Amino acid sequence: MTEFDQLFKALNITEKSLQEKILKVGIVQTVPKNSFIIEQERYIKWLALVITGKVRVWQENEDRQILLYYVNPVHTCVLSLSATFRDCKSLVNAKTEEETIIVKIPVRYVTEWSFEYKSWNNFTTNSFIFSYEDLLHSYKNLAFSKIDKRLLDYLQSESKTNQTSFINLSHNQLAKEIGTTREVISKILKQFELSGIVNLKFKEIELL
Amino acid sequence: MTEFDQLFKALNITEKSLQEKILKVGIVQTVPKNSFIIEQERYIKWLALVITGKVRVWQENEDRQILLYYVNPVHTCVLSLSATFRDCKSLVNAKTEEETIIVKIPVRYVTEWSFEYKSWNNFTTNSFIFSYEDLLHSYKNLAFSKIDKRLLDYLQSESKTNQTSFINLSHNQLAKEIGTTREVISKILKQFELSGIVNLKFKEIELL
DNA sequence: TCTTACCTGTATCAAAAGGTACAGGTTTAA
DNA sequence: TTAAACCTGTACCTTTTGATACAGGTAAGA
Repeated sequence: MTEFDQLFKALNITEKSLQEKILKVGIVQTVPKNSFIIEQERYIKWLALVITGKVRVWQENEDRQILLYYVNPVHTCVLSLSATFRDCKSLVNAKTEEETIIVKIPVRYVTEWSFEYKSWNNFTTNSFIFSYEDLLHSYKNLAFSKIDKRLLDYLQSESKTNQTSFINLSHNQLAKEIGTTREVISKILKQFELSGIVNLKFKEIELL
Repeated sequence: MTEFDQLFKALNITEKSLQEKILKVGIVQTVPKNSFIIEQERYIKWLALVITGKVRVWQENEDRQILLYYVNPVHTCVLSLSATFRDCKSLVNAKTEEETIIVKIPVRYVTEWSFEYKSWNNFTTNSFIFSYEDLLHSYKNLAFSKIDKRLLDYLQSESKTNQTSFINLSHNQLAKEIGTTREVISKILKQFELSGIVNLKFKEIELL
């Protein structure tokens, strides 16, 4: 199964003529680990769809970062999507966390197809909806939850998505997900350990 | 000019057949000040479009609130929009701040039309895009800015949208916009006054 | 007029989060 | 094997934010 077939299947693209167009203008690209897909303040020329791998999308300040979301197979970064509808600079950064295969579509087709093909329309609409709700959820968390709660939520959701109770991230990496500093994470993790919620090892956190 | 005409004009709806459909299924409703349009955890049956007036959309916890956005003429609440695409409970509250005239469209048509009519498609897509970017902006602010900065930003943007340097809100109301408590707002405003940034009167803040 | 509800200012204390500093562990690659 | 880069733990202090409490002002309606 080619990358395109995977794409068609995942997005439910059954229209033959759309498939042909995608085959014609889409570009399959293998992006090595830790490469930037988008950088804050730069223009977006392609819509990138992740076929395999994982892309981290975040925002940053001078000295802090905060995670927005991960793009997993087979999804797209909603912000490139949004950017494709109007020529503008990216508000975020996106970087591969593993070797990642993407399909790139030039932005001009994205809008066109969304009115022409039902499946493409569904894809774009759903991307917006789910991303919006996801961001809304993060916003609420940020507004109302203390850091310890947010950290625990993060660990639990990591554990769940990776099907393992071991989380292999440094305190520094966690700080950049949550939007705080390393020391704060270390302190809270230590409290968690004393409360019997986790086991701490070097670069490894076990959820109990 | 009827409410519908205003709607057609604002959303650039030129297709005659869509206009007819909207006239047929749309309902014009005058909602008094301080009425709920949507409540958290309740199902959404209509897409509401604000023709005149103002609707506040927020999230709340047990004891706190935080503003999401205002819906002004002629826009819609993106969250009702998102909800119309999939049957689900509302994640937010929406309440009129003034007497407000809305046009209600039953949810089932919203999706249908978005594929059938270019103008409607643009409307829904643009709503998603702008709302997403707006929320993203708020998220970044919340993550990286202290309360004083956020308060000042809020005051300045209020002043700008209302074309006046006087903001007639109580400290309590401000606290609910920013997501903090009244005392914190009072303290910061007092600092602002000492720094010569504002003048404080009863229920009135003048930006200098 | 009086009551009631809401508004503002402020002092004090407590908790949450961040900054600085340092000691020592682990990994990697030269 | 050694240096460099990164990791963890922790102590101490500061700033930010929140909670509690109280005094007194303002507005609106009975």
